[in-house]
Order: sequence, then structure tokens, then C-alpha cells
Amino acid sequence: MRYKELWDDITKKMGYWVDLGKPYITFDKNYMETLWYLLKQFHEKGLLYKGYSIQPYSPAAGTGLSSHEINQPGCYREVKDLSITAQFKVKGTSNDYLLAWTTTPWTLPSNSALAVGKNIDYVKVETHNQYTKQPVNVYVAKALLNKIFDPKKYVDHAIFDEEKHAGKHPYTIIEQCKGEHLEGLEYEQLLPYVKPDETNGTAFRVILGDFVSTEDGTGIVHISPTFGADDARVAKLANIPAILVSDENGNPIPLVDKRGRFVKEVTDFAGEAVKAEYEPKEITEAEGYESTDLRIAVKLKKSNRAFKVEKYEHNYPHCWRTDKPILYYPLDSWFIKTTDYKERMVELNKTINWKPASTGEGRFGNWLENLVDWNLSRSRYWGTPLPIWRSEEGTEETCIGSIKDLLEGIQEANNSGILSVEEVKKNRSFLENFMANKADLHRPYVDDITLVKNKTKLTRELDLIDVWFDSGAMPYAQWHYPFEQEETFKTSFPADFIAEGVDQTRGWFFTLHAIGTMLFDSVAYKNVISNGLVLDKNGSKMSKRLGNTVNPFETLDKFGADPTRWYLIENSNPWDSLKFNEDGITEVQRKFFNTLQNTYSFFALYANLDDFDFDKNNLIPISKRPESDRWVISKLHSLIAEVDTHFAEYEPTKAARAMSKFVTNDLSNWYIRLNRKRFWKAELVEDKIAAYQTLYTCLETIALLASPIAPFYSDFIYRNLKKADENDTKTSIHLADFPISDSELINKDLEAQMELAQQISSMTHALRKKNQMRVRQPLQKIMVAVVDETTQNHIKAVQELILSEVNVKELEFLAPDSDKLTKTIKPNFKKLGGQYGKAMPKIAAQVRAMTQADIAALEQNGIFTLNLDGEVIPLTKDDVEIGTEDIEGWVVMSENGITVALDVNLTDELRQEGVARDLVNRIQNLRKDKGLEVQDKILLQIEKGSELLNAALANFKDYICDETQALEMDILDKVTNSVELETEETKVNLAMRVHQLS
RNA sequence: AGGUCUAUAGCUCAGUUGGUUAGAGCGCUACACUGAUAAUGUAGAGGUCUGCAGUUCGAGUCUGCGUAGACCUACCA
Repeated sequence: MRYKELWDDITKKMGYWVDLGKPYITFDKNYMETLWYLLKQFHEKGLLYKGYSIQPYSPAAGTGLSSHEINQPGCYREVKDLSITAQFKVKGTSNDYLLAWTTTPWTLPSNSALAVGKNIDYVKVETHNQYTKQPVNVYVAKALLNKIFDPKKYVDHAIFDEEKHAGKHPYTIIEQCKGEHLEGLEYEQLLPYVKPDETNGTAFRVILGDFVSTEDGTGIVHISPTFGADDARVAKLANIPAILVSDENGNPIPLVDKRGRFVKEVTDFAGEAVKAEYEPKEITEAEGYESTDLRIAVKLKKSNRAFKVEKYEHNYPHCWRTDKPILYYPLDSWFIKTTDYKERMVELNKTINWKPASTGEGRFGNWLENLVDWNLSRSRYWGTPLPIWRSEEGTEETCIGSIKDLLEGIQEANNSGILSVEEVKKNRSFLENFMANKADLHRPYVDDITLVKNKTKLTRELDLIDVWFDSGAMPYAQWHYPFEQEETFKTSFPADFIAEGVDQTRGWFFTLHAIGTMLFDSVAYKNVISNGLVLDKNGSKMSKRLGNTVNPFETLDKFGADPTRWYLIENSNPWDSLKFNEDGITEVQRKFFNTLQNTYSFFALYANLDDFDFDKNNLIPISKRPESDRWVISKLHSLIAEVDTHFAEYEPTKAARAMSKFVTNDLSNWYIRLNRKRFWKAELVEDKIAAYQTLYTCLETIALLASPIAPFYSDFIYRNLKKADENDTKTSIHLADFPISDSELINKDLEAQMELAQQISSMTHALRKKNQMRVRQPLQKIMVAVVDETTQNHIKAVQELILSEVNVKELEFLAPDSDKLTKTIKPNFKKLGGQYGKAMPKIAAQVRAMTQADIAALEQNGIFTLNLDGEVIPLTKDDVEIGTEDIEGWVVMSENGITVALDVNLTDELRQEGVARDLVNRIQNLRKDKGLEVQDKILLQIEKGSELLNAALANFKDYICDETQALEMDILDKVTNSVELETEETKVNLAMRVHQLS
């Protein structure tokens, strides 16, 4: 609860849309009741069972340790232990042995299998035992030969006997095979104190283990299912029984008891501690004390069962409370039998839409394929108690599924006459306290309850349940299902989507899926976005130690929530890890938000001046609006369709990128730039109204589309726009409907036309640049050559636009069959490749070698024949791509099959116009320098100068006056108090005065 | 150790079912525009598509093996 305020704060600041007023609290009584209900369902289906799992255990403290406790600093310590390489005798042989290495000799009496790696190479080596000098043949991994034997002592098999007799202790390889061939090999029990129960499978076999490596030891791993988690797992898979004895109650226990001492059946060491650290000092420091490890080693040495004994230094976990080494030990646990539902879980998982898909198929899918039963037990104090009451012998048990069940159960027990006075008193006390809200379903209260079943006393199993069960039960427990709100539950389950870190694959994703599948035969969520991690800008993990963390509060303060959100979404897919760089947010701020803000300001500036109101009942029909309006509306509706699809497919990054592109490219850089003049007109004519309405619609729609990603800024724009719309009373963008794309308004031809206009403008600009022709200098003509008529018609439609954009007077088309055109041809690889395969390189060469006449022939006849080593290959127009490349005698540029030629010859008139435009530009600058307002009028006096200037002044007087708001322009021989301006071509002396309104 | 992902321009990222000049934005350089102006436009430079091998007429794209990084799970016998 300490962090709830902080959490709520950042939730609000970043615009995270959740119901903060109704959080689900897992320790709430109602929540817990649902958990108990669910557990009871499991219990009734027989899916809840008590078994054991191998867990870290401290015999000194007498308690199990969580992995969290083991991972505390200082727990792993370098210690020296006695390691033994033991010889396991292969059944039916005189002296063949499997070698296995262990650093825990005390587990050797519990050995019941040996594991090898399936693909590891093993060799059988002839040599002798160094302690008994007896000849032996041993199996080891080939990769470890040099670690186990002295390479110098290797001899060829042929001379082995000779060397041996010379007393040289050699070794030689006599067989080699893969691990899988050793599988099933049987061996004699190493230390036969206790025989295993072999009713469900035989012990002392070689099995396969996926964890076997050739890093250490012999490549053959000693397996004792009672003292290793891996061991238990592979043993279970291979039906290898554990070696167990019965305790005084008849329950099976391992060969070591909970105090860390050998049981009496291990006669040689009965009652002795498996590690010297567990014995009191008086014993270990006494004269002649030898640890059990050491004595096991001696025993094995004497019986020709120890191949090598040595001290080994390694890391071993220790108990943080007692400082003594821990044991891996089988502890009682409650499990949910998830393995029974494995198939169904895999099946249902395939119906879930995972983002990214690989996490669902790979990481999660593999996890489900290798599912083990869910260990539900936790030995803690805080948490949800397991609602199971059990008799001492374990013969009777009951699972409580509701508060009502519990209270009735207590009454029943109290009335049964079985309980002691003390137990009845405790039960009553619980009831009273519970009713008075002084006790709840937690420990220690529930531990006081004693129930009765079949005249047997039941006490609560002390375990708590895994907190992940709490989370996985969220869809049901948050509504207190089935006790309350059943309808709400039914409409909200399964969830549309879940978003969590990819690290939750085995956590929340799994527990939700498991409970959903097992109890409701349903997925718990239809879509998943498993988001990646946020890394620092160099791609390293953020950590306090490296000091590369980013404080989210500071980031939000500095940049605001929306740019931060937009950056996170737009920069990379949520499921990819993100290299977090503040520069990226700055860029988003500038690029997207500033552009949008500029666009909005532009609109607002003029709309306010004109007192423009958006009246949706009184719109100019789109079809009646100018072409550029129809174009941007078409683009807008294409965008709506695109964004809607992306959001629906859980691809927010694609949605954000599409919006960014529209705002910066289409709306701001193209539509506004080309249509500015329409807003400058003095009166509110229809064309101007159309422009306002178009821009208004664009801004409103963009705000609506962007609102899921930028909830604050979009709301700001939206509400401001709505001030001008009397008809709309919505108070927030988040209450408005998402826009719907109208396909009637999408005109792909128009969009293609505009694209061509942009392409040709860009090409013409490039040509100007190449020839050092500034845009202000008007030019006479461009020629455009295209191969097909559709493109030509498209260009015709936007011809005026292109001309004004590039400051050129006329546009001329060059007919496709004009002999001025040089054409290019290249093969359509996709089409021809599929058809001719290997012949492609030759065909390609021939196609490229076609002459202009050949191409013309193909275009005219629709077919052209290639001759490939006698084979005739007919080419149609579809088999090739024909483009234009060059126009004789012109400066040209060619791109995507369109060729543009620019006439760079200047006539006197063009030159004069260039000067005039230059002059306008300089006068405008002068006006600005003097601080004149837009509406101020001026009077100009200009001194005659060069011939070019004089001609320009004479021919373009009106134009100059118009552009510079000059009421008068006198051309004089001499101007006093003049300033000298320099244009590209000439110098000008002029004087400018502001016209005073009288 | 196993599983999953990632690697493309200085940076952040696109790149459809393999098809022949590998794209965008930022940054950089130059130019233009100058009534959206702490804006804007255009162009240029910049790539052995992580390495090696394979499949194929053809590989950034498919396969295998490496390298580097990220995450998860497990273990250290």
C-alpha cells in the first residue's frame, strides 16, 4: 500500500486508463473466497494432490528456503568438498564400469539411475583402478578423456598389454558410441543398503538427461531422485523409482532425515550427519573423527568402486540463518495436476493471437509442451492459505470452497462431539471474531480451526498458495465470482487482450491460461501483447549499479506524457525491446507534435479572424470542393482505414507511423503549403469556407485517431475545435466515437495524381539544382515522357500544380513513340524466372542487349522473339519492364519510368521576370526589417540602372506593386536617401516610405 | 546448459509470398523559400544488409553453423 499513491500518481500522469477507484486486492475477503472456490473446483475434479518436490532445505534450521532466500548475497560460498568418481558395475560383465562423478558422496546410497547425454560421444576405456590396481574397463565421455586420464599414458590398443606388463599403467580406447546407445544399460547397485520399490519401474538403468554436459566429471551423471530437482524430473520421466524407507508412521522418507542424518537402514552411518557442519563441534573436533563423506570414499576405494577421490572447490548455497550448507531435499507440496490438461492448453493457445507470434508459439508453446505439475505450496506466513483440512494419517480431507462452507463446517465440527473442549473453544472464538471482523481467512486465524469428517479430526494443511494463483484467478475473483456479479463476469470473460512483459510468460500469462483452460475450458484472453523491455540508449539493461536508469517521473515532467507515449509506441513495436533515448522524444515533439500544433495554430489564426464556425449540417459537399481538398480528404479516409486496421490487429506502432506520415507529409508539407493563399483572401468566399471545413475535418479526425496514443494533446485540440461547433456538446474526445472510413471519399486516382505531381516537382527541382537554376528564376518549359496513357492523364490533371510548384511556364508531353526518346528495357524477373529458371541469366543478357528498334518492335507488335541456343522464346510486354531514359538534346532525369526534361534556356522576358521576383523578395525583406505589418502599404522610388533592370521594372511594375503592397512605384533617374539592394543579376537603388493613412 | 528474440546508413527504424539501383526520418553538407517563420522546401554525401557455408537461374529475405546482445528457465552433478 505504500506505493499505491505513487503508482496512482504516475498512472494519471502518463494517461494510463484504468479504474483506480476499484483496484482488485488479492487479500480482500471476497477475492479470497473466490480463490477458495476455484481451488475447491480443482479439488473436486481430483486435480489437487499432495506430493513432494525437491527444494532447498536447511536441516540446521529445519526449514525450507525459497529461491529468493538462496539468491541473497553471501549465500553461495566457495567450499571444498570431497568429490568421488564412482564405478558402477555393468550387469553381466566381469569388470565393465560406468564412471560418474559427485561432490555429494552422501547421496550415493540413494543412487537409482545414471544419466547420459543423447548426442554425447562416449568411449569404453581399458585401464586399471589406481587404488586396487585391478584391471577395469570404464565408460566416460570422449570429450573428458584428457581430464580423467593423463594423455601421456594413452597407448594404441595393439600394444596395451605389452605396456601394461612393463608396469606403465597405460589406458586405451576399445569402443566408442553415442549416449543414446548406452540408454537402458543396467548396472549393479553401488551401495545396497536399501532396495528400491520396483513395482512401477526398474532402477539402476542408464537413462537420457537433457542437462548432461561435458564440462565437468565424466559425462555420466549420478541420479538420486530424492536429492536433486533435475534428478527427480528425469527419473519420473523414465519411471525410475526413488530409494525410500518407511518412517515410524509408515510414510516413505529418503535415506536422510530432516535433521540431515542418515536413517538407521544405512547401517554403516546410521544417525550420523551427512555433512560435518551439522554435527556439534565436540564431535567433529574430537580425535579420530572422520566425516561420512570420507568414510564412504574409503569404503568404495576398498571395494574397487572408487575410480578417483579428490577435494573439489565449488560454489554451494548456505542457509542465511545458520550459515550451514543447505541440502536439496524432498518436501511435501500441493500440486495442481496441470499435466492432465496439457493437450487442451496447447490447443486453446493456438486460438490466441500473440504479439509477437513467436512468443506464443515458441516460448509459451514450448513451455506448455514441457509442462510439469504446478507446485502450489509456499511455506510462508503472508498470503492466501490453502483451504484444505486433512486428518493426521492423510486418510480424510476436505477442501473448503466458500465462507459459508467454512462456517457450517465449524458448526458441524463443534456439534460432532469429536473435538476436545479446547478445540471447540478455538472454533467458537474464530466464529465470534470473524463475525466481528476481528478475524479473516488469513493465518493465524484459520490455523485455529479444526473440522470433522467421517468422525475424524481434520486440521489445516499449513501451506499457503502460490501468489501466481492469486493473479491467475483475477478474471473471476475481481468480481467475486460466482458469489456475486455473475453477469459482469460473463460479459468480461474472456478478456479481449492482456499486455504484460515478456518475462511474464511463465507467470501471469500461464496462470491465467491454466485456470481458464482447466476450470472453464476457455482461453482467459483472446489477444496478448507481451511487451519487451526498455533498455538504455546503448541497448544495455537499466540497472542502479550502472547508473543508466531513467526516472519516469522526470521524463514525464520534462517532455510531457504524450510525446513520451508517442515515442514509445512509434519508435518500435511494443514487443521489441526499446533502446530508450531522450533525443527520440525530442524528435517526436518537434516532428509530430510541433507540426500538428503549427497546423492547428494556422487554422486557429485565420478561423478566429474570420469568425469561422464549423456547422456540420451546413457543409459544402466534398465533391464540390477543389481538387486539393478532395485529395487531402481522400488521403484522410485512407488513413482512417489504415489506422483502424492496425489498431484492430494490435499493431499500434504501424498506426502511429501512418498518422505521423499523414500529419507531416500530406497535411502540413503539402496541403497547407499549397493552399495557404486560400486562407489569405479577404472575404469569406465559398472556396475559403471549403478550405476551412477541409482543414477542420482533418484536424478533428487526426485528433480522434491519435487519441488512444496521445490522450491529452488530442483532447486539447478537439475541445478547442469544438468551441467553434455549436452542435457538438461532447466534453471530451474520449467520449466521442472513433472515425469511420468512407470509401466513397477515397479516390485512388487522385492520390496517384498527387504523388506524380510530387515526384515530377522533385525531379524538376533536382534538375534545376544540377544546372544551378534557382527556383525564383522562371523557366519556359518541361517535357515529360511517360510510357502509358493513364500516367499521362494523371499528370495532366495536376499539371498546373506542378508548374506553379517548380516555377515553369509550360508542360509538354512527349509521345511514347517519339523518336527523341531513348528507352530502357529490363526483364521481369519474377515472371520470366518462374517460367525459364536456369536460362534466366542468358535471357536477361539478351533482353538488355535489345536495341531501340527491337524495343519499338516489341511495343508495336506486342511480341518479340528471342533465340536462345536454338530455343525460341517469345517475349510479351508483360515479360519486360520498359522505361524511358533519355531525351536527345535535353537535360533529363529519369525515375520510375518517368522522364523529365527541363528547358534551361532563358529568354529576355524570363530573365526580367526573374529580376522582378528577386526584387520583390528583397523589398519584402526590407519591409520586414523595418518592422512593417502585413497590411501596411508602401510607396517606392526606384533608380534606373542596368538595361535588364529597367526592362524588368517596366514590364513587371504591376506584379511588383501587387506583391509588395506598394501603392506607387516611381522609376526615377536619381533617388535620394536610397538604399542599395543586390539581386542575383543586378544592383538596385531604391527608397521605401510607409504610406500614412490620413 | 536449454528455449525465444534481435543484428540493415553516424542514430532510430521500414523492407510483403526470394526477383536484380536496399528505403524513410533524424543528424551532416549545400541550396532555396521568407505572410505557418524558434517554421518550411529541395538536393547531396553516407550500406560487404553481423560472419561463414549451403539451397536457388536469383538471397537483406530460406536453411545450417558461428559471433554479439536481450529475455526466460534450469543447473553447477
